[in-house]
Amino acid sequence: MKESFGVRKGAWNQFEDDLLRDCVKLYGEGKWHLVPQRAGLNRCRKSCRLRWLNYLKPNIKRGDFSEDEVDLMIRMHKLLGNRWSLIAGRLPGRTSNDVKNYWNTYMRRKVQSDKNVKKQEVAANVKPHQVIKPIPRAFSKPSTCLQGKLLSNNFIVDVNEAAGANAISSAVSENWWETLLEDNAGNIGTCFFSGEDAVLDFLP
DNA sequence: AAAAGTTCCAACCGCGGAGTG
DNA sequence: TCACTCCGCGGTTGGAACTTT
Repeated sequence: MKESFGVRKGAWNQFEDDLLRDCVKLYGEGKWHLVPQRAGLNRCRKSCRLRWLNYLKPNIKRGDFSEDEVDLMIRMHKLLGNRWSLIAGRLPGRTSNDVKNYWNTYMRRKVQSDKNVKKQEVAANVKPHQVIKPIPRAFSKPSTCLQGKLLSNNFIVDVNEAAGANAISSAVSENWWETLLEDNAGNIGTCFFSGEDAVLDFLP
């Protein structure tokens, strides 16, 4: 166990866990800078927050990822890249740390094993991996959308302007990005690993 | 049985964004 | 506008647990 400037580091013990749990129960989440003092813990705020989010928080799911979870993780990773917190947000009970660790271990290994099998296919058939990320937009004019009014329920998004890809239609909703997982017919695709750079493809 | 190597997860670190005065 | 603080995120590391030799 290490200490720097009197702040404890390293693994947490049961007593510290209890103090932190009681503190959050009493005051709620947030105000992490106050937590060490309130809980009587000799830990930095970051350490407290991390311990709570990754271990102590109720409803955290332990154990292996199910097939469904892995499948969803793969899809989300294709869409978002290494946005672990966003991916974890779609996996109830899983933390960003869990997702990240899982990806860095199981998936890396899977990619390695698939590498030899798919190498030639990829070279011949698969386009370079593209990660679609939300792109901040600047509005040249004041938009009614931004004033709390929707222009329409439908709008057109060109997801790949540079490559000249087909534009897709999408519906405006609170979780608009969920529809990015679907193909044009609204079906969720099947994806698989195929080689060199962990290229993922969707098969309708 | 024990040493060496590997895996896996909890925890730490540094950075960037948001909020505030 | 700037400086500062706090929060949250992703990358990385340390070390316990497990496996292999």
